[in-house]
Amino acid sequence: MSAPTTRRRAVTVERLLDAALETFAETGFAAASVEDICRRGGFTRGAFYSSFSTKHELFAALMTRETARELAAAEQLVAAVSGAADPLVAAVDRVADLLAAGRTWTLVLTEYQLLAARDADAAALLDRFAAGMTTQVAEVLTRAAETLGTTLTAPAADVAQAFLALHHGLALASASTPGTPVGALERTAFLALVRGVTAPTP
Amino acid sequence: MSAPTTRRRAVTVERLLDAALETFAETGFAAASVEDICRRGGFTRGAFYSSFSTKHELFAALMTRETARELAAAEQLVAAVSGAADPLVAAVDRVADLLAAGRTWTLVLTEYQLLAARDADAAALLDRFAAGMTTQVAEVLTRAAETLGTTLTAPAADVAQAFLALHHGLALASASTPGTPVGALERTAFLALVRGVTAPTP
DNA sequence: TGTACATCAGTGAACGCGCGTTCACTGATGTAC
DNA sequence: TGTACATCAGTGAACGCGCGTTCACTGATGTAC
Repeated sequence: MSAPTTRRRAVTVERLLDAALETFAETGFAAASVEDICRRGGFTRGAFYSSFSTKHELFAALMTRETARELAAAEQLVAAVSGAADPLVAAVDRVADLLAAGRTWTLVLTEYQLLAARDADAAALLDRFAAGMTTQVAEVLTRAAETLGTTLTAPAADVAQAFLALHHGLALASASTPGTPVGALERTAFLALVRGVTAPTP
Repeated sequence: MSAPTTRRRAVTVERLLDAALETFAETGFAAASVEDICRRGGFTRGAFYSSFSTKHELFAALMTRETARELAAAEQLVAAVSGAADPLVAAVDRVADLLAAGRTWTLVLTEYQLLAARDADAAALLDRFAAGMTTQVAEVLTRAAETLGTTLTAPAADVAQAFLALHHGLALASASTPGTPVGALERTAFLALVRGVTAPTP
């Protein structure tokens, strides 16, 4: 892709990425056709190939944009919360909010994880994203523990990883089976996990 | 598919399912070609179409077989453990063993979850599988709690669902990014979750 | 046990569609004067 | 502000490959006597 030169081109790229996000969520990466994406974005296939050189490159560009957005949102949320007198429940809510991306994002992220199992570049991108999210969640947890006068009995990064995995597992289950609202379950599990991993500071 | 008539045919179907499992894990469902699967199984495409009528039907048959196997293994494990004097750590180990399927299974199951997000039949199959696994895990947890003289502070089924989600989240992360052995992390998180969800029986 | 026949599993060539990708072109955008 | 020109974004037709699926056939398996 490389940085688009013109403003017009930049707008086109954004529209194509928006269309790709929806299309990949609906159809899956491999099954989605370039034609589908372009039609949804209001373009012909030629437009696509004047901004991207392959379908894979589009997916990479999409994930670069989306993971950056997720991370930025996470950082903003953590910063906003910084220093507030946060009891345990509120911290859990914070983490839940942080991860409360929708079904679309869950499906596309999962699709990319599967791709990453076979593609080193995709794996590297995801790794950076996971590391960033882990850092943010660990930050929330550490702050909350300090404020509450408790101590984490496991490394904050490990606990953060567990939170992220738990969230993604629940999100995926809920996205793939109908009528599975897991919001309450997620909160319960998060609270249990925090409770299981904190102890009064000696 | 329907029940294969001949013994020979049954063997062929098994070989094709074995080949499909590996191929789907390596390449993904949509990107895997029928030719790839047949070649790996040592057949031509004609053989495939004399046992299955579409690629989708093959995937359904594969998941029917594999989920039944997983469930059977889970039930056997739970039965074997039944009545043993099990401390908390051993119970967690039990659940970990129960879920310790490999990378191949994680990838194929995830692929099917994505398919289930768009296909009601797939969703129904997965739902039954999830319900079965939840029951088994809940069984282990309930038994362990009794033996230890503790009480679960949340419904056993909910806790079981959380375990399953946590496991799948970690398994998927580890399958999709290189050099991520999460065994120790999984055990730690499981223990924390159990600790957070049990209390001494009053 | 051996031969004749019927059934059925698996072969491999053929078909045709849809897709990713290319390319010569048109019309829009922007710059120079 | 208006005209002439250059650049570049997006069009749409064309290509060719690979894939899912079909089908007429062959050779293996099994049954009857």
